[in-house]
Amino acid sequence: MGVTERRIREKERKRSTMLDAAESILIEKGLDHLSMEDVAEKAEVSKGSLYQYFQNKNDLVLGICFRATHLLNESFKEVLESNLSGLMLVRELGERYLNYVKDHPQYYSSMKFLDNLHSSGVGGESDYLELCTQNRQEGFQLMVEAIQRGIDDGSIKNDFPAEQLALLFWSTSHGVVTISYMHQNYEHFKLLERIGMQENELFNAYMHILGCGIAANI
Amino acid sequence: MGVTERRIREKERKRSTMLDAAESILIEKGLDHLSMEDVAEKAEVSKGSLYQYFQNKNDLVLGICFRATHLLNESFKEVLESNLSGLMLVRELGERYLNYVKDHPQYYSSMKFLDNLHSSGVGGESDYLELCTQNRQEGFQLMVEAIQRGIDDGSIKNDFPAEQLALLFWSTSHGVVTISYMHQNYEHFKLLERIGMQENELFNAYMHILGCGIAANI
DNA sequence: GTCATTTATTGACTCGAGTTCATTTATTAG
DNA sequence: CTAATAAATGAACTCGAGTCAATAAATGAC
Repeated sequence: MGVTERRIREKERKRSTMLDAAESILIEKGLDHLSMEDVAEKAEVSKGSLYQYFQNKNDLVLGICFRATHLLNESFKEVLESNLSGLMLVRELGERYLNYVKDHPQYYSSMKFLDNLHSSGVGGESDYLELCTQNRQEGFQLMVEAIQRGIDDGSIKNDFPAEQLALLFWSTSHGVVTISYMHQNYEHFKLLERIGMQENELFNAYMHILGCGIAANI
Repeated sequence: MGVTERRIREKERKRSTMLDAAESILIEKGLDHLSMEDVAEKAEVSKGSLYQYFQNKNDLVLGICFRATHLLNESFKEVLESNLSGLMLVRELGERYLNYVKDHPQYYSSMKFLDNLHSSGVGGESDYLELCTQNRQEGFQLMVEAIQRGIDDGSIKNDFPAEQLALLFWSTSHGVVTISYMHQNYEHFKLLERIGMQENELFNAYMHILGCGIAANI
């Protein structure tokens, strides 16, 4: 009876342990220096065992990415539970995104990894890929919802459909967040310093410009 | 006498040949499948010879990236030669950026590679890194100039310094361009289709929003 | 409890690709 | 023509991803 169920649970637990190990290596050494060997050692299993739980290294990294996207979505969901105006929700989402990158740079690096994955099929099978994509889409939907609320409550202009505004918000905030990430994690990225701008200034300016563009004129 | 000069020229010519080979492999197979072996074969030299001209693979890729950033800057410079208003210059720069990604996706991938380079020092020495960074900065300065002209000619608001607006324009357009790149090059990226948006619609919406944010109110 | 069968684990091995280096070849200078 | 310097070569090394035959553990039937 419950034997196969227990097997599955057991397997899931082990997979989770391995992901924990992978995460700690990721935090310790960064994505470029994450090796299957190190993960196996950290998880106290053999390298071969890893491959019973993850189809390949991509799959393992996407396993982390799944957690990463999930965590970000959780943060977004919290925002949507508030009673702020739609416009303020959007601002809050942006702020969450920015804080997320600051607090979990390695998670964010796993999301960049997902972004850079070319071939879903060619040699790179991964069950987690689909799950990550779903999470992504869910996150996007949360943005759509925030904007839709803004359109409904009159705080956001309705000259574009909510989905399109969401895509715009998604992509532009992605760009801003990327710059912020580079500023924080690459020593050689000196652009902000060079023009004498603080990170929060960048964010505020972004929100100001975006606000001018999407806020309903009173 | 001119013997060392000729040597240097000769060396530069060979380096260029190798970069040509690398580029053609890049276009053929993409960045992830670019191997030193293939490049060596294409350039009709031995693998070891490559390493006399490039410090490592990173260096080679950044050599391509140097060309890539240079080409983009050339396109930007053309824009700045026109007599359009500053605001229109900005729009034109954005359009150039977008077209660039469409026309030279592999060049763009080398720029993404640059963006993802963590450690300038650790094990990743490259003379081209500095050159690429310079090109980047030059490109940024061109944006600053366009915006400054807009502030001067009254087409762009002056509530932020030109450098800050340029950074904002840089980062947000970076985000939009990234989405556009993914849409064009990753079969599994279906976001645009899903919300029924064309690429040019995305761009126009972006410019509209940005315009609302930075254009001087008449 | 024992044994057969299925499942999980292991680590030695393969394989590909980046990098190095001793050797060979070509070029220059005297 | 010869010594010295520079360039080119490809075999050898390294490192890490992925494989697999052998081993161990767990399960279920009797």
